[in-house]
Amino acid sequence: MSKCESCIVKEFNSLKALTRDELMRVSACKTGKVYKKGQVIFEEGETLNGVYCVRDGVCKLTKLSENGKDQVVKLVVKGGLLGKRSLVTEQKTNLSAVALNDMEMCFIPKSEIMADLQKNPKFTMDVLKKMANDLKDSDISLVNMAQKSVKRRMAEILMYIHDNFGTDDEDFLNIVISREDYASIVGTATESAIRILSQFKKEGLISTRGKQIKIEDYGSLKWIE
Amino acid sequence: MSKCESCIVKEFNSLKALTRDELMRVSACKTGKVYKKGQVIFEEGETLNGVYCVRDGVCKLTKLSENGKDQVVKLVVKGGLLGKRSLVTEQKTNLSAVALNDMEMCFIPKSEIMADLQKNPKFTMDVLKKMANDLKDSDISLVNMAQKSVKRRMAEILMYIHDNFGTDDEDFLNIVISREDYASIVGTATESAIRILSQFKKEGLISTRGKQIKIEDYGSLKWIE
DNA sequence: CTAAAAATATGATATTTGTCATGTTATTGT
DNA sequence: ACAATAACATGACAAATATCATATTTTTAG
Repeated sequence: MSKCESCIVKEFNSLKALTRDELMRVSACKTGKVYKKGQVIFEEGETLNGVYCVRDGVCKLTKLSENGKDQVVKLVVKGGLLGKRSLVTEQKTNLSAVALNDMEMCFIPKSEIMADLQKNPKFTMDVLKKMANDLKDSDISLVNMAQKSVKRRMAEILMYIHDNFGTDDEDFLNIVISREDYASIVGTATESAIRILSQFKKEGLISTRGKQIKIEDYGSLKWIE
Repeated sequence: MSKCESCIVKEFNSLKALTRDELMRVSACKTGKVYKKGQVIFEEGETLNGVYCVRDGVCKLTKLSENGKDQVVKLVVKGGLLGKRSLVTEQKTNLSAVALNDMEMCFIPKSEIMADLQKNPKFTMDVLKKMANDLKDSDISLVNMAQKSVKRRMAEILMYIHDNFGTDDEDFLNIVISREDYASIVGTATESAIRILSQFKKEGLISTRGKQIKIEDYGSLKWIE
């Protein structure tokens, strides 16, 4: 298994703030895990005793609403760190994580990282910064959800996926998810999500091939109300 | 002006994790500020160079949406700390703060607290814990906004205010805010907020006297769909 | 490869929510 | 105290979104 010291993935998360020695210790105790598409990584209410570092693949973080529907709170890709909250509190996790395609992850036990969180201020500050940023993103999502139309939110998630997770050589979005997932991200009924994507297709804003989506007219998507 | 060491308010926030010496230093450099109802404490986009500790009164944290409407993200009362993010990042604040009634606050310059954040792990961990908790609350709000009806959200905010900010000797909610603010918390049009509160009143779930609201049937509010 | 299952698509309709108009009540400044 | 202003209230209607029903297409398991 690859060593943390030389792992490129960590450049995207707080682990890069660890010293070489700390990283070697972390590397020695981490375990590699593989998840298949659709597999549950952890579930709301579980006690996490460590963090997951995403080496490859994408997963969704969801929360169950009282009406029984899952709401996607965040998408996490290579470099993302799952379970940061577990480092800080003793509470059970408030989100579930499910693989959207085949994934490779490293699991680092809490016990091994806690000492660093106490002793390495650079690491601590970086975790703080990441959390502060998550909080800011969260505020933005809240306002979007409260004030924008479903159609607008759908346009924005398409652009978000395009900008943050990129496209393949044929310009299809790298992240391929079901309409149901789109509905759950946008916070609407599956049929509504399907309808809106169909409409976008008719209007030439996007095109599709199976579940794959290609943005054809980014400029117009921006102006969807 | 009261001294931080002996201030009861700090028990509710991360400042309680500071040592007596640190608190005395903080106390020496803090400034007291008074805001009148409706006054802006700071505005989205400003650079905050410190944190505000709420000694008395209530304020709302809002974010401007692209459609020009303000969305209330959070209500903050006695003991709350505003501007935590400014301690951690150099970024401008992403929220505005406006007093909902007359307020008393202490302002603590960032320069004075930063050293503690680096050197006192107990303080740092407490800030981390508070942020992790804010993040959890944020997820909950997001799901509520995405999956619940306006009526349900209105019922929940009434119960939230009741449970967290209490009632006066006549059982009226301690926090008195306009229907426009209710609309902005719930994420709906002002007329819709008014209509729903009127309906609640007709159904005997609440009663009102001017802008004051009294919950008459908490049990039924719980079951509003 | 093929049958079964799951996902996508779309129409018809009901419900929720927003918008505009207009009147009434409460608050505020002088 | 009273005019001016802001907040509240409500009707009528429009727009957005959800729900239910039912095809059609795509994916998956064996």
